Amino acid sequence: MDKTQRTAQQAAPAADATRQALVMAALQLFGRQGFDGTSTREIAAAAKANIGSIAYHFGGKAGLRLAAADYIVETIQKIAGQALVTPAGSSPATSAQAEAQIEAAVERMVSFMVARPEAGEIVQFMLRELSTPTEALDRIYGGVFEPVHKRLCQLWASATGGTPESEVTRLSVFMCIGQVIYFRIARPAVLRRMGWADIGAAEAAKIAGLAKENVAAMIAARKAGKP
Amino acid sequence: MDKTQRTAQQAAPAADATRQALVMAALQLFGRQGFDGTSTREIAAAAKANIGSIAYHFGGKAGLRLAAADYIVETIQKIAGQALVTPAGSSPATSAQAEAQIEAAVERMVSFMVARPEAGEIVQFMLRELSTPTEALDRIYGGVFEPVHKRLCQLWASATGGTPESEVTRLSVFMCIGQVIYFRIARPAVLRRMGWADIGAAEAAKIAGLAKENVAAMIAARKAGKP
DNA sequence: GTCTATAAACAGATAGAC
DNA sequence: GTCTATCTGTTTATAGAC
Repeated sequence: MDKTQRTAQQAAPAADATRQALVMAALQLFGRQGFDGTSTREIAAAAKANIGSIAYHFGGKAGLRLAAADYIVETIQKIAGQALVTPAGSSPATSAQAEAQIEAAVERMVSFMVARPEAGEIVQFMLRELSTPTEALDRIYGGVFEPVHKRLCQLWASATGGTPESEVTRLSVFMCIGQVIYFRIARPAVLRRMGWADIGAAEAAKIAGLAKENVAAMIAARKAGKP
Repeated sequence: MDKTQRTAQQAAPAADATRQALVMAALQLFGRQGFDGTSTREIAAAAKANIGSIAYHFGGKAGLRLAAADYIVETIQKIAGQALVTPAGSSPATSAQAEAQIEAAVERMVSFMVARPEAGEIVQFMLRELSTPTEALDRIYGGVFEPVHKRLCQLWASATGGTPESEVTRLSVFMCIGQVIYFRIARPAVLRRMGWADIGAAEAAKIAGLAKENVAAMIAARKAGKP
């Protein structure tokens, strides 16, 4: 209780904490209610900060959206991390290894969408940017979409014997992702139709198992088509 | 130019036209910008009506959203029409026929998402309801999601020899839909990654072709798994 | 039924005290 | 850096003329 007393010329240590709290609150609320559906007052209240601090730290509401996008990119890159970088010089030795890596990625994708508590808001935020693109989408595309997709294309090509950047490969990877992400996007419809109360670990396992079987079938079909 | 002179006790013939124009404008604007991102003034201007007419016809902005949802249900049921009703008494004779019907449905799904000019707004509207469910989602779920999914489950069961309402069947159909719908959801990301300026007839054909191959592969895998 | 004027609440941005 | 008070514009809903 002596917040005003601190070393001069030095930024308050609480500044970064406030900044961070605002970004987290914005990410959650923008994800849940959308950008237009969320007021700056709401964000400030959730972050236990005052309204003025948004203008001070981010210049305005739009700046907060950009900061949230940057946070998403950092978070995903931290999680996906080494899975995204191409092992220099060497592709996976066998097509079976590549296929196993794709299936592992599918598994991770499903559990990220479900297990991680903050994943829901992140995915929702990204979906909203896709339906109403702003500058924030540019950052998310460059930092998340493109690297993930490119890496999967490399693996897909190794698994099927195709070319990494061919049209068929790129489209196939989109379909591979789509069949999984749809469970997050259409979550309310899935819950009703399946009679589930939630998508927890048990449900995620069922989804992942089936998705991996599908991926295996898709790869086998592609391999057969172009031997 | 004598709008006030008409048979007494009778509603103006233009009333339904105004109503209809408001619903169409709302559907487009809610789809493009979201519910919160759209003002009633904007809707009224697009429909060439006045702001007051929204309260008069629909009770308020929320009522307009419900009316838009009802319009979507009617439209889809008109298009999907006979494809949705189960042929009384008889399932498709062979599994090959069932598979062909599923592939035809995939084909229709892709071209609906792309060719139809109004489809974009309809899909966008539904996606927004999924991410922020309101009473409008209840109507869309009951009128569109559930009947379409149930019908596909029947076909899927016929094609694979499985049970229509089994968990695996229901999940498989969701994945089947997801791999296609993702091209609408992640449209901006797809366009950038593919280097496409638009998803027109040519691009849709490529997507549909690949999606149908995937469906065939998925069905084959399921058949092999449970002979 | 249509349209205008207005009310009451709320938005984001900002200036200035501390 | 934090926080409050306030400015300016916009929102939905409504009352009432035509």
